Amino acid sequence: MFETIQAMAEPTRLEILKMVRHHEMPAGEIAANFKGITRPAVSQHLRVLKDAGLVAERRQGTSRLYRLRPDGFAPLKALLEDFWDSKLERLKAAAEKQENEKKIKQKKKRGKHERNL
Amino acid sequence: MFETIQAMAEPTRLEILKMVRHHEMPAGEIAANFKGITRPAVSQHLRVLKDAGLVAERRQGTSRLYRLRPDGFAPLKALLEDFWDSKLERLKAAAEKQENEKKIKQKKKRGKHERNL
DNA sequence: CGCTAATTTTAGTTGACACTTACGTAAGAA
DNA sequence: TTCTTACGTAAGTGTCAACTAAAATTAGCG
Repeated sequence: MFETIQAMAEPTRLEILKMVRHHEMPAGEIAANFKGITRPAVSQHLRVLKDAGLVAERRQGTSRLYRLRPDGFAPLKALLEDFWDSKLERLKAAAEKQENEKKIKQKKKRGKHERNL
Repeated sequence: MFETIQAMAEPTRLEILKMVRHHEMPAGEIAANFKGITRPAVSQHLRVLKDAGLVAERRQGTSRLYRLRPDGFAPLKALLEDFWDSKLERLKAAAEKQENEKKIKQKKKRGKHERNL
């Protein structure tokens, strides 16, 4: 899964991923969309993405078509959702804590007004 | 959002994120969990994570406590879900294509002339 | 105040990786 | 077959970021 993050952690490669998100594209056309970067460089990036399982390659004549492979993102997606859950955990814990404090306050000062922040 | 991916794209930093997922931890304790890596190195990693908005820092006496900041992952989470959607898109497109081919076959059997695309 | 503990910051070194140029390969047209 | 198109691969280079050691910061204690 580290390979996934590593592969995404490069501007050019992330751009490539966005390019092939909807339709498959020949390597040459992908490279043509970058200015100030050569075709071999793009080819090397494509290799990294392919090795990481984030894109699939299909040959057609002399050209190679690349497309996104969404399944490759599943492990990272799972990790992120795991991190995200800790937000809910904390919210829940905070709510319970407040609930307890409320009860304590009620016991301490019965009959008085109270407000929460 | 690059900053997010960049920050995660390092083994030590990802470990730190997992460590502070549930409870906040002082920098020293975090560093102690790594062997073969010095305290300053961990401190620098913490800075990267903090700058990326992935952890929060709280001072208590001479020590600093770090905790996960789940909100920092939201943009990356959104991007991944966007990529993930293209899987469903393709499944849907494939299903519709198959549906069309079915109909074409039926029409061919009955009459003739049919146009595609 | 000076002393200690916890941690960051600075300075400088080194290894990884993104890049380019040049070459190699595979498929189709002439 | 040779030529051309569309690529990938090899080798060499420069930059950047992760690391260590040493100095600076910040808070608490006597």
